[in-house]
Amino acid sequence: MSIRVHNTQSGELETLTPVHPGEVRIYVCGPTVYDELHIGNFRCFVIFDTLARFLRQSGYQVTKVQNFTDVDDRTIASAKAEGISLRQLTDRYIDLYHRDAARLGIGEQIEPRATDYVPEMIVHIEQLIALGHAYAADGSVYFSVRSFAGYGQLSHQPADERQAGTRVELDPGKQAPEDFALWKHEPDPNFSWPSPWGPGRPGWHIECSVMSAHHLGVPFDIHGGGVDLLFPHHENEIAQSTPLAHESPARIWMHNGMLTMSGEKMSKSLKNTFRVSDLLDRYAPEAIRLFLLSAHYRSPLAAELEGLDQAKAALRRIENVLRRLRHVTVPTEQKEGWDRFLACLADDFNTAEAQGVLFETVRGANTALDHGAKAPALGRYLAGIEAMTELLGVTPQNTELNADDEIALLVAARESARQGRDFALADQFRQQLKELGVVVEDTSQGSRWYRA
RNA sequence: GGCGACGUAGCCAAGUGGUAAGGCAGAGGACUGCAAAUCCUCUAUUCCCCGGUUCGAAUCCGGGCGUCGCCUCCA
Repeated sequence: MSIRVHNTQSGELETLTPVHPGEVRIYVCGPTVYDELHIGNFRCFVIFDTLARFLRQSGYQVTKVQNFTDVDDRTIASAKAEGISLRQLTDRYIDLYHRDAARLGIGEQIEPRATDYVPEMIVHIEQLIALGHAYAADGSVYFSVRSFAGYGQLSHQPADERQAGTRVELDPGKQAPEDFALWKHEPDPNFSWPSPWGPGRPGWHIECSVMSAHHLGVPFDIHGGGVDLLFPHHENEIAQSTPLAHESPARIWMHNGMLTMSGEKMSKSLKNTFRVSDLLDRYAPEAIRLFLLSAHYRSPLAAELEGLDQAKAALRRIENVLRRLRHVTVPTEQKEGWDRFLACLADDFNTAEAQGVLFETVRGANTALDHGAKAPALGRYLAGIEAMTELLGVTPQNTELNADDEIALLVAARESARQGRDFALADQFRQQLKELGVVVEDTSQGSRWYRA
């Protein structure tokens, strides 16, 4: 099955044809670690984590890199304010990222830190200068946008319109207002690295060009990130990477839409954010993933609590059907709904439509259960639903019917009381079980129970 | 001002030429010792508005209205 995704650069759906057959290499712009992240940041990470799961499922070997930007104005400002080193500050927020990412099921990936690649960045910048694409001034180095004819190819900004209405940085060293810094002069020895241009630190965009090339080579297959990074960040990445590699660094550029709050983009500057850690107190991580994947990745998604409540209820529906199925059957090789599910993802990674298939399969399974279908047929449903929830990373955790002597004894005693139609006694056992955090459900195939 | 998205039921959200997926919420019914779960039916004759193309449009074209994003080191 061919996989098609929307490429921002061409504005069209393109068939994924890996640079290296059988292997897909992905670079995702990771967080700047100057503060705790919010759920909007994680929308991007969850989307591309799920994309990687899908590509692996489709038979590709996936190499995925998601960086940490651990040096910029904000990280430096925070570290200075606290009187600690840059490393101490960024270590803290990287740890917090890892805590949240682990709970949200973000899988293994390469996670380079910008400050570990400063020498490589310097080499890259020297090459750009040698090729006439960059110039040094007052201890800083700037990329000359005019020197790169392809500038604007990603954001589709016509060159003569680019400056209209923009507020340009007042920097006397720049030859043209739209030029951007590759290297910034920084006198404080605690926050600078030696370079041919004197002490300084990297500009914003250079780390992604260097680290993606280091780990993935150029060109690689997919470059992902939030649509808010499209310009200038990704445009500048193309500009500073292309002269060295003689081609655009990434074949396909994928941009996810913003998470919004009350109609506006969720962002720290607007103070309309939810911290992931706060949400995890109220919602299972699977419910959060289900929510984040409930809209197409390119659409904006409204992060209202009601939406998360809805996802929580939807997740419960999955829990219930898995519990019903596991009570009476085991998964088979064949997977109900699976092919249709994969087809949705192969069509521009439409997780919203894929969720539709998942829930249609859930209803199909419940109907089959109600109609007394046999184990092999039910096993196909179980296999399908398990595979789909695994891929999306939303498999409920509390459906296991694990044995426990005390509970098993109480369930059996209650069952015996029910057989004798001593319902008062049966309800006493139900109450005891409830106090142990166990819910009992009666079915035509006997009672089943689970931990609430 | 420029560039780019988007506007589908009470809410969230698929569908990009062939007659409106799915989830949540709500109403009614079935099942049921209780409870839970589940199933069935109903809830948009219609997809922001106005024109146009077409046998046929939520889907294509033109115009309007509205919302959002980027043009600020924001995923």
